[in-house]
Amino acid sequence: MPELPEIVCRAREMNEELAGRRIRAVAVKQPKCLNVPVAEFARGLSGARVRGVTNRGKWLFVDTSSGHLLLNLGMGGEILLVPSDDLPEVWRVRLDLDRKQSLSVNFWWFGYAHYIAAGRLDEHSMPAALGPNVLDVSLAEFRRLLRGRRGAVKPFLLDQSNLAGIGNAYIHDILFRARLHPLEPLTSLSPKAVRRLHGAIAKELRRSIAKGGAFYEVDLHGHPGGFRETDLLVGYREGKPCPACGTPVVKIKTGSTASFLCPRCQPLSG
DNA sequence: ATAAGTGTTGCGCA
DNA sequence: CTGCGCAACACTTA
Repeated sequence: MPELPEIVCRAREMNEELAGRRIRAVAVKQPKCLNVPVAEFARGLSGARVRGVTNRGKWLFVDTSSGHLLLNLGMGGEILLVPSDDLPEVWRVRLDLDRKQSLSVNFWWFGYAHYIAAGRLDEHSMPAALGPNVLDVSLAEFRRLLRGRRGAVKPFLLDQSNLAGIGNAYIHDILFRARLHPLEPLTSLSPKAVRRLHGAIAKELRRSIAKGGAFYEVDLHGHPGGFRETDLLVGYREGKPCPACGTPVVKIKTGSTASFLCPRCQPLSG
């Protein structure tokens, strides 16, 4: 469930709290989420100093003096900065820092914690496959990305190799704001519709970032975000009236994901 | 009490 | 290129 807004907020907090600090030791409870053996992971990060934390799409990049730690929370999880002697009950990966604090990383279903040696970032396949950060894409670049592409609008937006950052929670309201059906073919999007879509993406994601991300995710200190259920327009509001026209919101299957939409405001033009 | 739904990603296959 | 189904593990809701 963490998507771009939550990850942007987490990157900001981590950058503020962790930059300049020393990683004294590393512990791993779920080796499956690593890209390298535990020993190599621990050897790479132990003793390193954190330089800064950024994000690309839903991936967090922790840059240190001896390589990179890439985190992806998958379908939800928490990154908590806690006293080393008061750890949460469950965690998958733990970084013990200076000042008797630890960074506890947990995810509910799956997630990734990858270590990449300094200077080897380009060789790593996962971030290399990411498209540009969705909030950095200008309208002109957005048009260029869409040019010649086939398929429907929703799968295109969810594909992280096209644009990095949009997930299945925010996409409902993005498409509603753009007045587009999730299954609208890309080839039938008018220039106006493309402009609306580009604007809707920025508006929706920035709105949540400004509120600290979604209420169901927490910050480094365990406090939930301020983007609440009542901030949703049609997403997860099956049967409730569309905020624009009052028509009941419907939930439909779109491939392997569900979509919420207003059948009147978001007709399929084909 | 059992089962389904839910988010993300990468993979293999048509 | 595109679309599909699948697998990974935990927790909530019908």
